[in-house]
Amino acid sequence: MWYLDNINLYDILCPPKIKGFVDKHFIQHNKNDIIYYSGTPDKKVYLISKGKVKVVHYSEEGNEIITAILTKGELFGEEALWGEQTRDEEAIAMTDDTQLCPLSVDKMYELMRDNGRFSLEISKIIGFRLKKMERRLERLLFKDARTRLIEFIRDLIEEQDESTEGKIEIKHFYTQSDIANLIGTTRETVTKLLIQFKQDGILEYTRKLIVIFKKEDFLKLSSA
Amino acid sequence: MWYLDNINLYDILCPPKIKGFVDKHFIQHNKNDIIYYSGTPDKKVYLISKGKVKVVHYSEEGNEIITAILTKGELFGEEALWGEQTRDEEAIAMTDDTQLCPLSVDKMYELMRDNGRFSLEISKIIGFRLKKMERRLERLLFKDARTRLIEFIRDLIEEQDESTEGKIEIKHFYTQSDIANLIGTTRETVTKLLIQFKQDGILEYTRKLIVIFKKEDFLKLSSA
DNA sequence: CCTGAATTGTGAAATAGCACACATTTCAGT
DNA sequence: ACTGAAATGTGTGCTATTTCACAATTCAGG
Repeated sequence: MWYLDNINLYDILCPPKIKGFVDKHFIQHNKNDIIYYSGTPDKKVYLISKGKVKVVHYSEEGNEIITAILTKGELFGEEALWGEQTRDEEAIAMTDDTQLCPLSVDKMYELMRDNGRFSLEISKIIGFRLKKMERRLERLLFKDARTRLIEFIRDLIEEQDESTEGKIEIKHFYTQSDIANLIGTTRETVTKLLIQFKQDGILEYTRKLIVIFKKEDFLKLSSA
Repeated sequence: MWYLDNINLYDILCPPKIKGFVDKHFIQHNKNDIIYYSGTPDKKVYLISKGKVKVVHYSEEGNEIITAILTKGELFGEEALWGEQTRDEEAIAMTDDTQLCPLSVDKMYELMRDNGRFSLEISKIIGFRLKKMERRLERLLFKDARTRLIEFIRDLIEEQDESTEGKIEIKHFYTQSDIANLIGTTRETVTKLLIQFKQDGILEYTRKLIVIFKKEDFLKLSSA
């Protein structure tokens, strides 16, 4: 069965036959580089091979909505595939040495036509983003800010933890404003909650680091 | 809306060559029929050819999250494509005479392998759902309940309005609880807001009907 | 090693919307 | 034409969160 395993896209893109499709192999970005601006034309899809990318949307009122934070193996700019001529969002590299593999829509079409497995992978990656979005929505609908913050930190743990027990140090790239934005509250509330957590002896933190004393305990924390 | 225009999955599914792939052509459901339950195995993807379908997810705490409301041309159950064995959500027909076209995952794979255009359509449909989700999230993050309700009604207008000016009658299938769930507030708040709107002479309503006196005015309403 | 910008910290006052607890209305099915 | 369930209406606290207005800290770049 050619479809089942959870292959990543690189296995598919790497065989010599297909390799020719990749533009310029890779492009590299540093932290805070803007990959594309809102309002500019760009008919490419980007596959992330290393680093982190933030996709941001601005509302009329000027609010910044962090649509997604994406990492290795994920894809963005897919709107170009269904005919969007100009971007209505901004993509920003969040880490130094972010490596992207840009694919023009035309090449994407060729790939999708010739390779059923590739097509499926693309659908799957988009479907995965949809699922993440649903989780975010669910939290926003039913949990209070404190719980949302806890679950956000839990996600961070999952992302980078090598199944350590006990003390964990989480390195991350988020400002408190970013966090507030992602979990749907104000920056001030995030600050206050973090300070509370610190006072309660649950965690310690500095700008780019969160230290959790006992992972087990933290995972057990719930609302109320 | 650019996205909806050229969704002609039927054009793709109809040619004789492919027609054979469709199981049993269509299945029909009546209002409130459950298409599949959470927790049951089902390796099919469903394409809606008529009617409305509600996809609902239940959280551990028993909260109901309306993940999506889908109509003609949209697709659900796509998780089966990436190997989910059992459903973790429930799909319910919202209208009488809801017609679905079920496609087993195996047939989907064949279709996707043989037909690049089909693959692209599938990605597009999922991408469209992602976009809808992003809009919903955006509103939840930055707008108050009143604004969210107004924008929800605006969506209803867009969905069914034949560009009439002045008075519009919106037929819909939502209970106030549904609306509350979709816009992220409580049923009581929806009730109170609707009554307010009525008192302010903005609209009139009964269970399944909302009447807006002046479309132009309604579209201009903003927060505050 | 300064300096200005970005980020984080803090407190008071105001409030939107929630939770709860019922009342009333509507409607579908027998 | 009844009847029970579902949907809608209404009032009263209450509290988590926002808003606003600054202060203090951190940090990157010249």
